Amino acid sequence: MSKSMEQEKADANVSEELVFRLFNEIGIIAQLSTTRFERSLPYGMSRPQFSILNWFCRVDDQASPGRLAQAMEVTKGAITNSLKKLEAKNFIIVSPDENSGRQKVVRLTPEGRRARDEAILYARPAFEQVSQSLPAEALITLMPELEKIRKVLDESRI
Amino acid sequence: MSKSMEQEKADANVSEELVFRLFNEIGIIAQLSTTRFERSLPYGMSRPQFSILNWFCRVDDQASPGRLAQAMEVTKGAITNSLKKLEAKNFIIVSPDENSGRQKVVRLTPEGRRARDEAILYARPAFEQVSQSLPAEALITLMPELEKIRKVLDESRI
DNA sequence: GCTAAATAGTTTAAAGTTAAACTAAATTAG
DNA sequence: CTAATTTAGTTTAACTTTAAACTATTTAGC
Repeated sequence: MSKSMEQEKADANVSEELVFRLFNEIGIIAQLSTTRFERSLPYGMSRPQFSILNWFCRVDDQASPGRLAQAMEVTKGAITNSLKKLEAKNFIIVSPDENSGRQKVVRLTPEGRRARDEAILYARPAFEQVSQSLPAEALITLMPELEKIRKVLDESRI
Repeated sequence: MSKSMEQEKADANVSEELVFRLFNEIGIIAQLSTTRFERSLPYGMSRPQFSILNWFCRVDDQASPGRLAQAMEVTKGAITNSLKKLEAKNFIIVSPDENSGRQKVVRLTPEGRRARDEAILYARPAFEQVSQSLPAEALITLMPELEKIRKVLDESRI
């Protein structure tokens, strides 16, 4: 084995070890921040419920339950459950799909959009300490990198 | 209100919105990557179980269940459950604390350490695509920033 | 010292998740 | 066109987690 090949192998290992540490770090941050966020949610909303509302605000204004299940990476059963809760709170409307008798169409209500905005507002205090301790420039450079990572994960789903 | 004060307020809002988007992005990445990772785990190991083994390899060689609960940010009940599973697999040893009759001491076994290393090894294929798509330099610059964020969250736990 | 309060870990009930079975509807193939 | 397959969503059983109640120890205060 040539020197350069050995080096190449070493690089690959370093990179994979790095990827692992990266996801480990991201996992810890996600747990710490979602715990914090979840406690600040209004209307007895859970994080999965908020995620669905947030998805409608960020991605599309309607979707089938199946599409939501894929987007959230949870089972269809979990979505059935969450949609029931959100519907009971009048945050979404679930109607039959006109083009397909086995599908349903889920839409955000104005109340749902307001609840999502409120949730974000109420979460501020919980994150104030963070936004004060971290310079905005650092976060601004971080975001595109994270988006790139998400895209790679998203596009290479197993 | 002076112009500079208005600007300051605007900056704060931008920063908080940014913090929110950051944690949102991190949450999505965490979910995508842990789903992927979890599927690759050997020995019927769950992610929480792996996290405990990994903690022993990274932080300390022994701990009380309570300390683990704090470190993992789960309830004591969840730890009781996870420790039972890990003990049944001979990955940890739980013994009474000599210095305190109400505490216990948890330690990794050699099998536990091996299982953790194997878990990381088996996870490689699942992350190869990612480590190939992302330049190592980008990850190297990312890590210290993420560590900083984690530290801030960790030190300002509510 | 002895009682009251605090702490460590377990247990339990309620809630949420998953995988698999199930129902109903749409698509495909012959 | 009809039967078989696939697809969308719900239901169910098993499992995990949480919060709170509970047991057992330790610490503090008097």
